[in-house]
Amino acid sequence: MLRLRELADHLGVSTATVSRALNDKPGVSAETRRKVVAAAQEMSYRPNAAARALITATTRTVVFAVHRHHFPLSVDPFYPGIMRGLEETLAAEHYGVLLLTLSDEDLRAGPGTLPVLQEGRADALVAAGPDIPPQFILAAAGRSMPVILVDNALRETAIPTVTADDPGGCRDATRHLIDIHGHRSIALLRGTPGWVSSDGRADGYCDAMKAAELEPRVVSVEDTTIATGAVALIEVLEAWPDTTAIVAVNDAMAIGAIRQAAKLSRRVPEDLAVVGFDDISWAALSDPPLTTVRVPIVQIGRRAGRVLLDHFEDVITVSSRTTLATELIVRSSCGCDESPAPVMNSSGPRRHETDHE
Amino acid sequence: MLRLRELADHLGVSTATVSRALNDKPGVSAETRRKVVAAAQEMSYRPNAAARALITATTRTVVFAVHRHHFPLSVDPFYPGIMRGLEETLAAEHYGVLLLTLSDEDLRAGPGTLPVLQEGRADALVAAGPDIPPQFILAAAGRSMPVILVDNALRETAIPTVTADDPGGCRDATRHLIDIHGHRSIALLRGTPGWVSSDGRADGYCDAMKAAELEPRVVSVEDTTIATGAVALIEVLEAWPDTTAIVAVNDAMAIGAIRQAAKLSRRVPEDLAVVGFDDISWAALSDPPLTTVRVPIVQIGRRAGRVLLDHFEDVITVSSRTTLATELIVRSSCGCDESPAPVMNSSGPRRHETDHE
DNA sequence: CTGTTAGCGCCTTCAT
DNA sequence: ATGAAGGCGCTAACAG
Repeated sequence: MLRLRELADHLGVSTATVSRALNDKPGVSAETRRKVVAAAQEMSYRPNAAARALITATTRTVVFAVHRHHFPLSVDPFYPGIMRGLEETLAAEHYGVLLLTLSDEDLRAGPGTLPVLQEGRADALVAAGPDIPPQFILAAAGRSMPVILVDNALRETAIPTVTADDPGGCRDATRHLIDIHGHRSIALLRGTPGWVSSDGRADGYCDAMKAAELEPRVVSVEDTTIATGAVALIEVLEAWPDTTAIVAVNDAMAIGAIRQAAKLSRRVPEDLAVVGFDDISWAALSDPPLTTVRVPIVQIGRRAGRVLLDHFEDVITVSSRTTLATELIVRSSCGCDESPAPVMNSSGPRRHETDHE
Repeated sequence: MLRLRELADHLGVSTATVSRALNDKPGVSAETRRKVVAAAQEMSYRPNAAARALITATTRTVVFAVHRHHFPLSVDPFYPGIMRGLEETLAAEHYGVLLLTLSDEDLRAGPGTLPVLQEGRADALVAAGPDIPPQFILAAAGRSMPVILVDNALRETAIPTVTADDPGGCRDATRHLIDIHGHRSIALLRGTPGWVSSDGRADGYCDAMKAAELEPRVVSVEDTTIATGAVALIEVLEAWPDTTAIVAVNDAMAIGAIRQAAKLSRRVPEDLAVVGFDDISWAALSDPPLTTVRVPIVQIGRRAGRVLLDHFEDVITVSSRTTLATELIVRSSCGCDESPAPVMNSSGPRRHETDHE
């Protein structure tokens, strides 16, 4: 590998000059700077990361930490999507992203025991998901390493945050059922309280119901899966048999509810309208196609990357809590006609993947 | 952060002694070694990664490279799962995993233009997926950086490889249709040739058919999605109307075929048996539940990690091509009775996730 | 067995 | 505007 020294010798200047030129530091004539930059480009010189890290005490690396169980093995690649967005924007500035999957044991032991975080290998930590405990996050933030949260938030902290507009999205979905389809008896299917995005979605539902002067009907179950969605629907219909519409806090529960409705011989959407949340790949392919709220997964990662980049470039930020807009995707489980047949390309990239911020 | 120097001062020994003790190098008495290790543990000392990298010229970091389009946005988190397995086993040895998502442009320009690979930030490259072009891989291997392929292979190269037993899996699935269900007219739905795993699966199908002295019936389509699965089924039934069973090279195509069969009023599995490949999360939840071949996704990553670890520890390996066993998951789309009702926990970790190698 | 010394590749004062 | 020299934290030769 080409060293700075060799590049300097080649040009007949000192290493200091080359370093200054390449790092946009003052003290080099425009002429020499041009020459140096050209030569570096030409010989495809790249500074050794270790040497640079040693002296600057910055690594140009960010750790993306996620609960091990939530990384790949969920219904939809939610966190991998965020990670990809993060990598995309950071890579453009020559930053790297290190994956760190956290076991329950890691979470209990705290960040102090994790080699990657202890060896000074990263400049910042992106903690993804609501199942990283606050004490872990606070401990990490206390180690003088910038921390940023995605799909999570901590009250009464200055820790930067990037989330989707969960309340807004769920409000939109609920309103759609009320305003467009005239439903008055709408129930919410949710998991147990405590997770930020889940709570936010419930809030959005309640807001919309109250604004329309309707009584909220909420059923909480242990988990937010297809199985619990089915169970929750049964509970709803026992408690409020006249329910005509369902808002589920995620697509898995919505699909579970739809399946259960079929077993109970209730037609969707004629007898029971259902809307979900997330817009996982399978939402469009369920029967009937699921009306849901799209979460801008990749954009969450991109935005987190931008926040970090700003931070690294000393853009002073007192506090930073970004919430990204969601989008109501109207298909037919709400009672609407699905106008254009959906393109069922489920393995290629989605069309909306580009970030138009 | 605690420095080696401070630890040495604290113990009243030289830095060299501490270094030797901590790195299991000879030249330290058992007694001092014990003391040093204890103190390091006690004060939770960890060597600075940059300093160590600078002198040892190794970074304890591995790059996981994937095509950007295949990272999160496919039907199932295949590559994220591999990455997680990789991270799991490497983290145990204090190695880190850097994500690198490759755009088409990156692939064209080659590894020489990628900062992460040029700055000496990694000791090895894991290239995932068949859509990283051979020339890219060869160029990377030529840069004196160890390269290992997962879910891909290159003929006539010594590049180590970890793949699933695609031919074996598809042979098993085909045999199941022949031996258990007595089918004689079985068609294969596949994508265009060229991708290693896809080709391997097709080979397995053909082997099983020939072994049973049956005529292969193969339909190739552009892509392997739900949409193309439907199209492929139509083609099959046009060419061979008496077809009674379908083998699809992945679950998406299988599900597409099942949906198309419903539209054509063919019952699955009574009129048409269908088996898939991959065992994506939704396979168990399709209607009818899909019989398929499970690919040990996380284990592929773990094994790749092991191969690298061996390599780093100077275990000399002339060549290394690992293929991991697949498992036929019998549900009901093949005509079997699905005995126990499936647990529909689709968002939690799967039960079989543990690696029992 | 242990300590001293030098240097990995780069950035950054300090001179010039 | 440029060059020389020192040091980031660690390991690896060399002495003792």
